[in-house]
Amino acid sequence: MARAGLTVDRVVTAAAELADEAGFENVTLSALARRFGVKDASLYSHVRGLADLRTRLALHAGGELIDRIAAAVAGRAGKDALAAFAGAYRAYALEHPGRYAATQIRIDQSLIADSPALRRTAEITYGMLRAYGLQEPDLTDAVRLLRSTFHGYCALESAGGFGADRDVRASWDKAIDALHLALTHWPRETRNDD
Amino acid sequence: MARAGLTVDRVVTAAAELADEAGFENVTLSALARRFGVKDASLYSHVRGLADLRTRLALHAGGELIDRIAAAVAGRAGKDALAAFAGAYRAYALEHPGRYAATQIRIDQSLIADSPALRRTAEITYGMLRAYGLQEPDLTDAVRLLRSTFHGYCALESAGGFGADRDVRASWDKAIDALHLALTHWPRETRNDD
DNA sequence: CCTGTAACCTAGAGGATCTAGGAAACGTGG
DNA sequence: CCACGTTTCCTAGATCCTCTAGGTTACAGG
Repeated sequence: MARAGLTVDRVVTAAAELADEAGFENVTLSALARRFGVKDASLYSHVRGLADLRTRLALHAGGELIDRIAAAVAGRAGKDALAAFAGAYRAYALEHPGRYAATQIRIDQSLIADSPALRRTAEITYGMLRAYGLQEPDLTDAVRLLRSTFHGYCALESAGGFGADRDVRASWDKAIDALHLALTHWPRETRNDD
Repeated sequence: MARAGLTVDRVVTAAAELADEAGFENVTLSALARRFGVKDASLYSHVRGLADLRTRLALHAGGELIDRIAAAVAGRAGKDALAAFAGAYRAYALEHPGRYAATQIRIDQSLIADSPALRRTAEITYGMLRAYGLQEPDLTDAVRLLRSTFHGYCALESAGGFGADRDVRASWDKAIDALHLALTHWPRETRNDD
């Protein structure tokens, strides 16, 4: 009986394709095994189980995402870099909805620590913001605001959460303008002075 | 044999409790039936199936959420209203992680149209923003920015996505300051003039 | 060519969704 | 108060999924 030639990498790659085609929640070991023409029990030689597969997929997708972002941001600064970051982020989320959904799952804190992709994400984000002249803790606050907005927007958009007629891309550009404005005039004190 | 006295409402309410206790992805018909001391097939008299239960739960949670927000925002305006809105939103997400997760699922567009809760959410959000003097399409853009940021922040926070030491609540307050600033000085033209 | 290590298999337990059809509790009208 | 129809809940079973235990067989290195 000829072997299928499975590897952890091939399994995760196939899972990524399956996620985009069928949705992240439909990434199952059975479906994956079917795709390889193999019994589902065979996959347990390469992957510890469904949970393991999903976190591997999440880290895989996270790595792809940050690679795209890094390429887009390279050589840019200020608003230019912000727009490039945001553009790459949203493009990935729309192109690869299943993989993007994978990046949203909760991952064991111990795995996060030694994931190069996630550390790289932090570096690039902080690096981009350095042009705005923020100091800690404002820097961290700003990173959180950016991540939240990008993630929230893409999650809502890909979930069909934006019903109004207004062009979704135009709103996205406006959101980036607004974030840029907020970053350049970052509120220094948190007084309630409206 | 004494009946358990199930109703659609009781089933959905129990599902909400189960979601908060065990996580949204563990809201299953079997677990729910176990909780009522009933066979899982019995639930099909009240609910069409798992998908139906989940969307009912989503609408239920969405209604609760907007009720909280409406109560918090009532009688306030400007930054005060924004902070109240944001506070109620985040409090609900943290208090009821399972229910909040339910509000994030994709819902059939036809159901969205005739859901009072979702319509009310739009009304209240647009109403709150009217104080900033925005006109369409900026109004819709701003609504999308707010929703995205609130949702993204709460999703990341409850997923343990914020690793840095910085206080999560303090970052949230800063994010609201930043959004208020962005709303008061909303970028009128989308020129790339940095 | 032989031998050890993976890769892949069969078999089966356990738990989930969902359907079909039956029995018993309950409300209502005569 | 009782018969009837409706609703609630049941049993039985098909189908799909995860995961374990243990057995074969293909393949690579000596």
